[in-house]
Amino acid sequence: MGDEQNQAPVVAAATATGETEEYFEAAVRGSVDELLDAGAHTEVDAMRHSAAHVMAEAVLGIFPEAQLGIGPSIDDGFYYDFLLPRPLTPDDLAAIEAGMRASIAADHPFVRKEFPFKKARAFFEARSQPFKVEILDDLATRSKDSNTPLPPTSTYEHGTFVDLCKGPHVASTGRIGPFKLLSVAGAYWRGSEKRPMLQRIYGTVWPTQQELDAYLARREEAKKRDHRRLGVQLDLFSFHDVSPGSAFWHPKGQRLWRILETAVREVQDKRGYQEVSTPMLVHKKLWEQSGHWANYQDSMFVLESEGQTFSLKPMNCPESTFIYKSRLRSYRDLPLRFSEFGRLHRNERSGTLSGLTRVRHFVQDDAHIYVRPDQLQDEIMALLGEVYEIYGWFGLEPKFTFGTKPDKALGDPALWEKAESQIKAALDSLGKPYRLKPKDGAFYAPKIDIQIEDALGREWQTATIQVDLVMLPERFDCTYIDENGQAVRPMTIHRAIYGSLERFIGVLIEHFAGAFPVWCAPVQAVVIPIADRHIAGADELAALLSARKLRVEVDRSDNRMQNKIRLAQEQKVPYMLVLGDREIEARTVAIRNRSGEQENGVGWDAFAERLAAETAARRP
RNA sequence: GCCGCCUUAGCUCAGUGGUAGAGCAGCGGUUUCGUAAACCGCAGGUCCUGGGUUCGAAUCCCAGAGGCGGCUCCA
Repeated sequence: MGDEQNQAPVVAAATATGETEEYFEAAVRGSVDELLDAGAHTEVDAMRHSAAHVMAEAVLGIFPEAQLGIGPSIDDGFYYDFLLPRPLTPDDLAAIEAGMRASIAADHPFVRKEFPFKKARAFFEARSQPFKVEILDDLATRSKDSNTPLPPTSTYEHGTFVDLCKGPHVASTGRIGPFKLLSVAGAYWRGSEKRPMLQRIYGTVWPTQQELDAYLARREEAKKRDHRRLGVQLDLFSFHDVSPGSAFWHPKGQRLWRILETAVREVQDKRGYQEVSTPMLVHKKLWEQSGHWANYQDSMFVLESEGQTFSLKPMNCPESTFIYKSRLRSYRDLPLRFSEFGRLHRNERSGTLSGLTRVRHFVQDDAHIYVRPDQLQDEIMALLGEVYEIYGWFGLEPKFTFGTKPDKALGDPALWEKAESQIKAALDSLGKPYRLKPKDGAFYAPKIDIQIEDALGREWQTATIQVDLVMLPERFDCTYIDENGQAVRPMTIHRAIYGSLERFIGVLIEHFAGAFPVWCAPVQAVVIPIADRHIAGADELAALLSARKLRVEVDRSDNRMQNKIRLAQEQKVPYMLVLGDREIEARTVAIRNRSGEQENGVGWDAFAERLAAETAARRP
């Protein structure tokens, strides 16, 4: 991003000893480790952090009584949290921007100062900045607890503004590049629901105007790709207040859904899964046994009937054990792979709902695989292969994150160790780098989480592979009879490849900007008769394609051809098949694809053949 | 759930206390056209819901619902 001419030494202080904001950010995230490798600041980070200071200065100019929280740099920009006497309005943002411009024009130098702890504390107390005092007290407590001497406290000043800060900053406010304030949001102090809610102002800063413009353009592009917008435009689904957080699937959306479901079902059939289906309404005693009632009761939809308490299932796993245990299982039966497209309901808090990516009702392409311990590694490797096979259809490159045993884990540590080493061996055998997140496993299972990056570089959590040592095998007392006639515990693997179908479709919409690959596009081709007299021919061509299960529509409106093309383009239909006198005569078609490329005089059968081949190939 | 903002025709939006508007879509008519918008006309509204203030409310106030931007949460 940063261009070569901009390599002037804009960073005022590359190192600092006072632990303040970086420490505090890390503490907010609950990871003291992050403090130790806080990482090298880049120039643009310093610029963003400096912009946060300048913004705080401007806010104080308007609200002298404002109390300051923290103001770090973040990806693409910065924010600062404030406790203010009233909510901010868009006009306030404009005024704050104006204040910032004035400060930048004045080109105040950033000056670092160090103070003894007590003096710094007194300073911020005198300035009525209780949050800053709390940060300092927190540092003092921490230094006392760890028996390390309290380092001197550093501040950064520019003009009349002084902030508790570790730095680094740019040399002076004039070095701050083009910026824009973006939004105001609520944010709990220290990220805790029990603490006051502050007003957070987000902004973005870039070294050059071109980079700022490019960033803003990128945001606009992301908006255009927003699946909530495209879902309406492409007539895929809608949401209604009668069922918040649950999509209503329209015919085209449902068609896409079914294509994805059919494709993964085909893979499951090939790979030895057996599909099952379990009830949606389940007695609470099942959740008490699994442990979910204790932990997740608040996020379950609970119903009473005849004095009994039931819930809509928030997950499928426990129910698969009833099928497993419906008969004695032999070591020869394993692995047993039960797949299920389970409809789940989770009562997510209203404020967290968002389009298809955060819903209350969703379908998982779930499976529970019961294996002998000696089969675990092979099975994991097969699952990784499955992920590659399926994500390859969309040109998505899976990234793997290995989460290991958490502190509160249940079960035999030796078993954990064994399972983790087998997961590691399977991951290593891929020969691709993967991320390690120590202690990030579920309480019952080490896991591999799978993320994908979409066309805009955003990362999404989709698939998961969890090696369950405890919950299903032990809590539900699953066994099989081994070679010696002994009942022993299987291991279970929970896996989902799309994860939630809803979320996966949302990600696909944004990844492809609605222009789905030919194989899964809800409408693969629109036949466009140039005039009414060509409709009969269009119907004939469409029938020929439909007979091969290709998804085709005829535009029989009285629009002109240009408008029919425009509408098909807007619907991101892969092929527009234009039929006029010449084509009908020769039983050919003029093909226009959605990138605007044209090919004339293609025979009907030849096109059908081509489209059928493309569909079967499942290429991105 | 919490903070802020938003909700007007199917969609996108204008309308800041005095008789509800536009474009697109829809419907009717004319048009039958060669690669991203033919022309004319008609119809379409519980201005999110419920209270309140006012002679009068889409507009001001209160409560609720849904959505959006975040925070928190995410088996």
